[in-house]
Order: sequence, then C-alpha cells, then structure tokens
Amino acid sequence: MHVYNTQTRKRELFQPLHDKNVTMYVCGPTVYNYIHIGNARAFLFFDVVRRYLKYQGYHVTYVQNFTDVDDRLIEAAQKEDTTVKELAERYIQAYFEDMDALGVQRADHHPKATEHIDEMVEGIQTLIEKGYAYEQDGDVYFRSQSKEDYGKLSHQSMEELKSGARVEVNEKKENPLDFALWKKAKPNEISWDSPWGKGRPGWHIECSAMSRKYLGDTLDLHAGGMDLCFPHHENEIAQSEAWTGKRFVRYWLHNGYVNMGSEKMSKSLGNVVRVVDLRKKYSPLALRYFLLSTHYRNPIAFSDETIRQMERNLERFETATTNLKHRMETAMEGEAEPEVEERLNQLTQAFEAAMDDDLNTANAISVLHEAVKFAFETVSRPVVLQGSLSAILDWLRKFGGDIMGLVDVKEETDLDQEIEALIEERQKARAAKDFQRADAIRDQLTAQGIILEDTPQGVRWRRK
RNA sequence: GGCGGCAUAGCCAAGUGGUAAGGCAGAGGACUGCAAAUCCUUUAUCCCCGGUUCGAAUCCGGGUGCCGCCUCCA
Repeated sequence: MHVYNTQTRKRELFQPLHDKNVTMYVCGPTVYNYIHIGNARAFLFFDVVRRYLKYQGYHVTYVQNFTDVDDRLIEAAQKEDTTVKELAERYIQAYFEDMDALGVQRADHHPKATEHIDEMVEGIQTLIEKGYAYEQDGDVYFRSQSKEDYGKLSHQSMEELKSGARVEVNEKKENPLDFALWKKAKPNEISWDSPWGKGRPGWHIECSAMSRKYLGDTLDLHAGGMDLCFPHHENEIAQSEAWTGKRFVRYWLHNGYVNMGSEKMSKSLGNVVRVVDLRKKYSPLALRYFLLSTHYRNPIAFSDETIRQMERNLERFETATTNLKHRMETAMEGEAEPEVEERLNQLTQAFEAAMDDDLNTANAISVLHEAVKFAFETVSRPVVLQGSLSAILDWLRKFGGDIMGLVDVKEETDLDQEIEALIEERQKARAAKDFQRADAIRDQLTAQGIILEDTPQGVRWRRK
C-alpha cells in the first residue's frame, strides 16, 4: 500500500514500524458542540482506512482523543451556566450517536484530555528540564526556536511563519511562534494543580501525551483534517520529538475539507451542516457514499442535490443484493462455478489496487459497481448455481459492506400475511388476464412502499 | 508576502506520457400483458495560450478563475 505523506509530500510505501502491527492516531473532536459533516469526513474516512488495514491482515491499534477542556468549552459552559464536564459529556455522547448512525466503528481507545493531566504535566516538566520550554507567570510555553526543524510538516521556515504571523498580543512569550503547554487558570475556571500552579493543559500537548501513553513514542499513522496540519500537528511533532528524542510519526495523512459552495465549512465560520440534522434527512449509506465518493485529499462540495444523487447511486447496490437473494430461491444447488470465482478474484484485485493507491475510495466504489454489474449478469442467467450467487453476495458483503460500509445486506423479513395474500391474489388475477385487478393491487402495494417486480423466477419485491 | 491545492460530459467523479474508468440524469432499443428491475446503444475539442515529445488531461513556461494554510477549526 502506498500513502501520501504530508511531511515528505510524496507517495510512500506503507511499512509499519513493527511488521503487522499498526499504531494509528486520529485527532478527535473538541466536544463543545455537535460535529458537522466536515468533521465526520475525517472520522469516517480514517475508520475505513482502519478497516482496510485490518482486512490486509494488520493488527491495528486505533486511538482517537476527546478534547474535553479548552477555551471554547469553558466559554460554552459559562454561557449555558453548566460545568465543562457536563457539557463535554453531553457532546461526547452526541458524538458517539452521530458516529454510530454513520456506521463509524469505535476506536480502541477514546482518551479524554482531562483524564491524562498527569501524563501531560510529566511531559511538560521534561520539556522544561531539557530546555525546550519555559515557565512565565503560571503559563508554560514551548520554545519553538529550540527545534531547528520546526515547520517541517507544514513546510514553512521559522522566518516565513513569523513574517506571516499576525501581531502577537501575548507578551509572555519569548517568540510569537511559541505556544502554550500549560495555561494559568483564571478565577473560577476549571483547573488542575501543577508545579506551576493551578491551570490547564494547552491543546497540543494532550495529543502528544495521550498518543505516547497508548501507542508509544513513534506512531505509524497520524491523521486528521488538513486544517490541523498547522499549527496543531506541527506543534505535536516539535513537542513529542523534543520530549522523547525519537521520531514521532512515520506517515502523516490529512484529508481535504467539505466545502459549502466554494467556502470551507467550519464551526468558526458558522456555515456548518451538522450530522445530527443530516442523519434525520438522509440514509447513513448515502452520507457515507457522499463522503467516500471523492479521493480523501480532494475537497468535496456539500449540497443537498449531491447527496440526493448519492442516494440514487446506492440503489443499484440495494437492488443487486435483493435480486441475488431472490434468485437464490430458484437456483440449482451446487458450489460456486470456477468462472465466478475467477471473476470475483479479479474484482478483489481491482479493489485492492484502488485502495493500495493512496486509499482511492472513488475507484474502490467503481469496482463495487463492476461487482454489481456482474451480480445482475449472473442473476439473469437461465441456469445458475446457488454457490455462485452466495459467493457474489459474500463478496459484496465483504468489500462493499465490511470495508466500505456502503452495502447493507438486509436480513430476510417476513411480509405481513396481508401483503403476502395480496401478492398471491395478484398472481391469480394475472393468470386470469384480469390485469386491471392485478395493477390495482400493485399500485396499492406501491403506495405502501413495496415495489413488485415480475421475473421469470416469480414475483420479486423490495421496499422502496 | 510565503507555502500549497483545484479547474475532466447536464451532475458526481477517477485518471501523473500512449490517445478519456465508474455512477446519476437524458435519448433510443430489447425484455414485459403493462410496469419494474436488467441488458444494449448513445452524449467530452479534458479552463486558455505557448513549449518539450513520435505521442500530453497528464511534463515545462505563461495566463485566467476559484480555494486553503500561515490565527481557534476535521
């Protein structure tokens, strides 16, 4: 597998540090509000990456944090007259509800910043001892100039960053590019004890401390949205490598934005579309299809029209699985035919080739469509073996379902007796050439969301 | 000012040197009692201008338009 590494700006062969074990860290949400579709893109995509790595036989340890204390949380909690903890817990819950709805699997660890204060304090102390950080009136700052390679991820030199920086209002810093490791508490603000007095950790240090605790000094994959590249990830590298003296991350992956029109979507711009609202309106599969239909490093433009189109795209997947199952009932018993196995192997190779090429989900989806086409061809054959049909169904379940989460093979559900009776009655009417009656029954079922399809193998039905 | 990205059919979208994947929508046809599903056929001077090359959507130069980062943000 090759992945594009933001740090080297090159596609590189992916090789974990420890053969088949992969350590993976994705920056999670700051839980002061509901997440939006742009946030969801990162979490959904990297979950698919994790699934694919597992499929490839890797043992993946996946960590995603919650930033449950920071300025925005404090502000939001004050505004609502509640505690930071209560607010954070509420939105962590909401986060999981959104992710569950989208079919994003849980990480192996979801550490919270507030539960790792000791680790952060330890790291900050080490940085001070090594001369990488300094205390200033209860705050602690990282001395960015102490790392000569600062800027290596975002490819900016110290000078360039300085010249582009806005006027720095914080006079406590030695240098405008220094960043806070520890922030002194204001009166009545949530705080923890530390060698520098009461305060709370800076944003960046939490990822350094928590990733180190759960995954070790060097991570294989560290990922997130492009907006985290600078300063967040840049600062993480500086801190972590100063702290441990080791390389922090082997492969940096950053996904593109979800745009509103041509503008980026972000909480701070206030043009967000929240997942909690979206999922009431669209199927989770359509949202997944939308987010995976474009290569992860390219931007996606959000629009209702596009997602509606994705719903239609999805219909072929649904029809294919329905038709495969229906055909199974009349197919001959027997193992899958060699030609079918052969074709499925080809499709597997094509799927892997797409994903191995910097996780090209757009191409992987087109392979899914090829498989669907093959499914229809096979279903239409006058004679077909059950093994062949179930092999195709299993393939779709595996690649379209387990990895991409776009194919949902529904379990058999018995139709209401009433509906069964209607289908039966319609068949009798058709046999008697009473098409008026037959069509009336079909229309009645259509109104109930049941689509009837007459095939050489009998009546096939599906829910619209 | 520095760094970077994008521009492919009505729409979504792959494609980093060999002559434009896939899906949606549209049109025509097959199948059907009629439908539906399916199948077949059909739709692209790859933003513009130069250059390199036997050959470029793909490389180089120059434009135009849009966007991102340099500041909290997936």
